[in-house]
Order: sequence, then C-alpha cells, then structure tokens
Amino acid sequence: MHNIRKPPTMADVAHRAGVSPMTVSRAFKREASVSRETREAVLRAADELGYVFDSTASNLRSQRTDFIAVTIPSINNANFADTVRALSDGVSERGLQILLGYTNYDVQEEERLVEQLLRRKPEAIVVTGGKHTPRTRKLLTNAGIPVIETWDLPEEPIGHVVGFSNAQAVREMVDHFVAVGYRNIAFIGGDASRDTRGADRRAGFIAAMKDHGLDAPRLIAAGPPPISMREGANAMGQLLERFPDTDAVICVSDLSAYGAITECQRRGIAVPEKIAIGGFGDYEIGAICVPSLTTINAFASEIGGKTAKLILDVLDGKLGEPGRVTIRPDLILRQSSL
Amino acid sequence: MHNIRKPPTMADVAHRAGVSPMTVSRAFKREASVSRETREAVLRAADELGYVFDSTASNLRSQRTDFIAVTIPSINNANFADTVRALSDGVSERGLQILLGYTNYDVQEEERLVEQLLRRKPEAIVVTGGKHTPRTRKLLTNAGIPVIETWDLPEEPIGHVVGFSNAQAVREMVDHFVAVGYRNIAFIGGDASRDTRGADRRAGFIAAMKDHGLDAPRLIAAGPPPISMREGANAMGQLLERFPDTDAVICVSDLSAYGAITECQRRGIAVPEKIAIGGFGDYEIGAICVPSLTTINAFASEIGGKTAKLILDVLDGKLGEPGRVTIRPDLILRQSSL
DNA sequence: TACTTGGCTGGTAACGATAACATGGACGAA
DNA sequence: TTCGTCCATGTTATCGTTACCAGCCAAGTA
Repeated sequence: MHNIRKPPTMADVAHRAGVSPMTVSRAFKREASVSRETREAVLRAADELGYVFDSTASNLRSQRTDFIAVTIPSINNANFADTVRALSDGVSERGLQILLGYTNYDVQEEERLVEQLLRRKPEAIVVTGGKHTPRTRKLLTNAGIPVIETWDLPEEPIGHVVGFSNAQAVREMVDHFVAVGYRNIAFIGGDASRDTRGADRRAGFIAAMKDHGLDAPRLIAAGPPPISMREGANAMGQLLERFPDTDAVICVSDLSAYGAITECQRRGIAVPEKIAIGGFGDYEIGAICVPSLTTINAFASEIGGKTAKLILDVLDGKLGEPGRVTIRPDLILRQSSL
Repeated sequence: MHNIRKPPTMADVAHRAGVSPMTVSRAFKREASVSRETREAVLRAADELGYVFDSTASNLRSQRTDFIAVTIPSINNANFADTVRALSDGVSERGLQILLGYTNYDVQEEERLVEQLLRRKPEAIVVTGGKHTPRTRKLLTNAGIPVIETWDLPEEPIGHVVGFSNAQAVREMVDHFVAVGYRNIAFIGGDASRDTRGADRRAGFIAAMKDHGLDAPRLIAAGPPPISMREGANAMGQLLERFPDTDAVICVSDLSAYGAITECQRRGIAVPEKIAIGGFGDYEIGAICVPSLTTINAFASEIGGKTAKLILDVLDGKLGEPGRVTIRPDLILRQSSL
C-alpha cells in the first residue's frame, strides 16, 4: 500500500489542509497571526500525515537555530551539571535549546569544540572559564554572537561574564582558618597546567597564606584534573607522610576533600581534632558526610540562571554593553573544621 | 573600515581561492578528492576571510545533521553521565555529535523532548528506559532513524536495545543477602510512579524475597526520584523507627545508600554489624566511603560504548535487524554487608 | 460613502551548501 | 596513435522552510 515514501513536507500538509505552505509555517509558530480554525485544521492535517517539522530548513532560511552552545570541562561534574541545568531551564522557556560539549579540562580540546559548535550557528555561546587559546579567542570574538564566560572573572573578557573569583573564594577560607588558629595549612589540587580554575584556587591559597605571613610549602598535586575522591584520598596520604605537622587542608573540590576525610578515617586520624579539612563547591556529599564538610558554595545554579537571564536580555537587545555579573561565593562552616 | 558585513560564504572563499564553490565544499570534507595544493589554497583563503563553515545549509542540502539525539532522566547523575560520555566519545570519531536532553524522570517531558529532538533530524536517537507514552512510541517508530533504548530490557522494544534487567540485578543482591543470613531485608527507593528503572528494581526485590519465602513489608518510598543522599538518610531514619528489626537494606542507588550509611553513623548503629546496606550503580563514593559500599555495577560506560558501536554499525548498514545487547551487571561485595 | 486600519492569507524568491552529472586532461595499454 | 580510465574540478538544480511584500476583506472612522 505504501511505497518508500519521502516524509511529508509543509507543502503536503498545506495541500491536505487546503491552505498555502506559508500558512502552515505560521500555524507552527506560536506568535504568528493565523486564525484559530486555520491553525487547528493545519495541525490536524499535519498529525494525520505524521508530519514532523524540519528544523534544518527552518534554520537555514530564518538564520536562526535556537541553539545555545555551551562548553563545560566535564559532563561528570555536579557543579557544572547544576549550571547547565539551570541554564537550560532558563532558556528553554523561550524555545532555546542547549547544545552541549565538554573539553576535558583541555584548552586545545576547547578550541576544537568551539569551532565545531560555531559551525552550528548557535544564538549565543557560553564557555566555562576565561582562559583560551588565541585561536579560540579569535573564533569567539568574530562569531558575531553573544559570548558568555562563566565560572571565572577573566581580566580581559571576550564578551559577557557571569562568574566569581576562585582565588578570592579560597582566600576567605584561608582567612577563616588562620583566624581560628590553624597555621600549617596545606592545599590539595590537581596538576595546575590544565584546570585553570583549580590553578586560580591554588594561587589564591598561596597569596592568602603569604598575606598572613605564612609559607605555603604544603602543596600536593594529585594528578590531572578533575581530582577524584580516590585521588584526594591518595593525596591526603602523601600529605600526612610528607608534612606530619599539617593541621588543616584545603582541597580543590569537595570530592577530593571527602576522599581526604575518608583517608583520615582509615588511618584513625580525627577530623577536625587532629586535622581540619575544607573543600570547594558545596556538593551534596559535603552536607551529609560525617563529619560534614566545610566548603565554599559557588552557587553553580545561580551562575546558570543568571547566564540564562543575561542571554535572553542580550537577544532582546536590552543590554547595550557587555554584562558582568559577579557572584559572591559563600563560606560554609561545618564539622570538618573548627 | 568595517561595514556591517555579512559573514563570508563558500562562494566568497571560492572567489578568493580562484576555484568553484563546489571545490571549496570538497576541501572542507575529509575524504573528498581534491588535490593537496587546492585544498591548502582553499583553507588559506577561508582562514584569511574568517570563514566559518555553515552546518545549517549543509544539513539541509545533504539531509544529514551528524546529530545523535540522546535523552537521559537527569543531567546530574553520574551513571547517565558516564553513559553519555562513552557514547559521545564513541561516535565523535565519526564526526557525530550528541544532542542531549533530559526528561526529569517524566514520560510526558520525554514526549516533548523527543518531539523537539526529532525536529532536528538526528541520524539516530538514544533514549534511556523502555517505558514511553503512546505518542512517544509513535514518534520514535515513525522517525525513520535508528532508535536505541538503553538501561532497560523492554519487552516490546521499538528498535535496538542496549541494556540490562534492573529487576534481575537486584534479585542477585537479594539472593546473596539471603545466602549469608539476612532475613529482614528492606528496600529504600523513590516513589515508584515515575522512575521506571527504580520501580523495576523494587519489583525485582519483592519478587526475589517472595521466591525465598520471605515477605517484603519493609518498603520505604522516599519521594520523587531521583533520591538524594539526604532523602536516603531520611528514609533510613524512618526505616529504623518503623521496622527496628531490619537487618539489611537495599537502596535504589548508591547515593541514597550512602545517605543511609551516614544516618546509621549519626545514630551510632554499626554497619554492617547491626545492619547491612547495599546500593546500586557503583558510584565512586561507594568504593571509598567508610565502610565501603556493597553495590551493583551496571556498567554505565559500557552501555554508552556499546550503544555507540551499535549506532555506527547500523549507520554503516552492517546490521540487518534490530540489535539487542544485554549487559550483565556485577554484584560488588564490600564492607557494608557481610 | 470613502477611506483607514488591522487581521489573515498567499506568491515568490531566497537562505548556503552539495548531490548528481558533466568535463577536461594526464596517463597507460593496446 | 587511439581509446579507456581515473582524478580533479566545474555546472546546475535543489534541499524545505520562511522573509518579504502584496492582497483581500471586515470593521471602524470621518
């Protein structure tokens, strides 16, 4: 009964509904002016034919894709996932869809990814972090669409920014630790070469220590980012052996911090009595583990939500010049520190 | 010096390089036959003009988007993230890109999402789970592209399947628990109405208990899925109060199981001496927490990897009929159970 | 009545790449 | 030499929708 038919087009729907293709097109748009009856007739015809709207043609002709391109370092990170979720929810109300890619914490990979994403002609592009290869910067600058850098406060932003200072956030934790009496404070992070946010946190740690007149020799690099719980635990082991007088540790993330806590538990070292531990990111585990974890809430969801709002404003032409939204992370004190 | 110029097209590049647009098109494809010199000249001209390849036009004309559409219940779940990552890595070698959406564990939302994704004309679509609304089934069936259901073994698959039996996996844990002497075993999960994989696990639990001649009155529903650590902890509190004679608990996920462990710690209840705990999913935390967590490895990455391979085979025409790849989850025994 | 105004609908020509087919020249075999 | 083959390149038409511009008609206004 059916030959290998091509899928129906708007023309087919138009024919069946007794209208022009142009009217079918309008019937599929929310705001377009079509009479109620006509729209219903068109949608009914479309349904009967099993018509599926073809975005590829729409994208080309209208020069709009309704894509928002997003790059994150890793898809397996609850912080970035929170940001993406809030961003996605925020823009989806306007029919915008996230086109997501991950860079593996590698600026070269970011370059490839950004180029690939820009070919899809997104309405805007959101990148995590403010450090890029020269070619990435050039691509983003010339893309002709809004560019939003997040999770960082770049000194020379490409366009818009929704972020916070990783260094400053860690500084506040150091200030607190010093205020309550810790002196031999260590820092556990990943190899600094790749994860720029992690490097900023470590730099903030060192600078803050210096400002308190303290040296910062206790630096453990636990491997290529992201640092897992396991790597955090291993780093804690190293730390305890190399610097037995350490009285507090700040970890680059809650995950590594939790790993560090468990390593102390396995070694029978009391947290926080013998050693205090701080994390970063306010992951769920930090609130529920025993002892609970002192950490920094960087408001990952807010970053996504405010990025979404920024994008909508820019696309609406409500924003003349590049926006700069600064988030102020919160120090959350819990049982793992005094 | 700059007017509001339109971005350059292939025609512009062709003109500058002294070739035809067709040759430019070929120069941008990997396999196309273009002489080395010509290709280099074209790419140089493109670079000088700041030309960015326009996928939207390519997509329409070639009727290929190189998208693989994927739906997952939540973007904040390490298991699904693992699957997506492996899938993405597996197909990206062939220039295929993931177009990701999440359903919030809601089949209605899945329906909306699937329709939206299909409009983008992906080369294939991967859905998590085997339960769908009738309309979703119809959309997928008629889409004319490979459909792969994952993380489940549907009785009536729409197309291909890469999954495992959630019920069977839990059954094996029950079998083990019973074999080592536990009798008063409880199950902590989410409200069954939405998360079908969670519901399958619970059903598997009840059936297995029955097969051992045991009742299964100890069922705690901890709220809408996904169940967080916190909800797992709360559920554990309820369980201890309502069924004090419980000697073992199986949780719908490692996250809720870890929450349950912490609740026991806060109440001074020894795990596994007073109560054994099992999780699901082999999240990193289960391997590192103290006590470490007995769990089920569902091989999330393998699901993604095998799905990628399946897609490539199907697109190459190497597969005549629907594929059915069955994963066999592994029971991992750790300290939280005897 | 004549003339706006505004809501709805239709016709035509793109959007920018590339599938399909054609062509021209280099090269080797007969 | 002559013909066939293959590689590199060009020409033409098209993918399916929608921007743009009209046109029509009913309702409101002077």
